[in-house]
Amino acid sequence: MSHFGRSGPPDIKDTYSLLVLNITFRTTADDLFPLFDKYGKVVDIFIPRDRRTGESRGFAFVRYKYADEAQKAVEKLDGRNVDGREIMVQFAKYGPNAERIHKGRIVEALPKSRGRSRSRSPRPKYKDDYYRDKDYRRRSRSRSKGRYERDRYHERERDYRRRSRSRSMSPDYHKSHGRGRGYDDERERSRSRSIDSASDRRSLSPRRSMSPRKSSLSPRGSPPYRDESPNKRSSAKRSPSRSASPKGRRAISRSPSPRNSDED
DNA sequence: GTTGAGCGTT
Repeated sequence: MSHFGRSGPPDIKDTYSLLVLNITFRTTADDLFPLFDKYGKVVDIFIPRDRRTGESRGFAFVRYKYADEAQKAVEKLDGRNVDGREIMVQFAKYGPNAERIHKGRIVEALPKSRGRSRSRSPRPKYKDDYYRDKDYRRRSRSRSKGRYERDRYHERERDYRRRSRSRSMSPDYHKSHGRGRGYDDERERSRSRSIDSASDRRSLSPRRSMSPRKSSLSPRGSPPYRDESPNKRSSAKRSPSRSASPKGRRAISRSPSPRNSDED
């Protein structure tokens, strides 16, 4: 009775699938069954889980025998608090037996315009693509917010750096060294190339530029912004790079070769 | 022991 989906889909020819989202990662089909069964005849409940860890993915599929009951459950259970989490119940859009849903209402024809607009991308044709997409999405799933924050942080840091430099740096110094422009260009390129590594490293030690020892060695007469952080990084990065690849290699590296990326 | 905004399997 509670072995939903253990033996595969029983009969999906006359069932209506509901997608239950926002459920806790610990919620099981047995927990959802009584809830959904109260509003109609539940034929089957299936909770997709990760193949590697076997953990729930956070959503479930509830198959109703009748559409009216399913619709009722959507209206009744949508927004219901389950296990301390507000679940979202809606008609399944994709799947083996995707019903014709239109704005939560079952219609006879295919929906011309997606009311919920929850769709992300057209479903692939092959299962391989399915898993590939799923895997990719799952991997970045837990970093959706982190990525944004990181991006924002990166931007802010760049602005800060630039502003600080502009303020502290005087044209005289810029001219004196003469390589400010070239250095800047190189730095820009280097950062662009290894943005991930840079950001990660910076994340770990954002105040690396501030070194007490350096401060001691550099009195107020010397520019305080003179950190060898990028210099060192660049040197360290170039050292092995040059070692592994001669000068001529660099020219080849510039060639647009995606598969020949240095990351690989 | 954890996350999250998302569409499915024998």
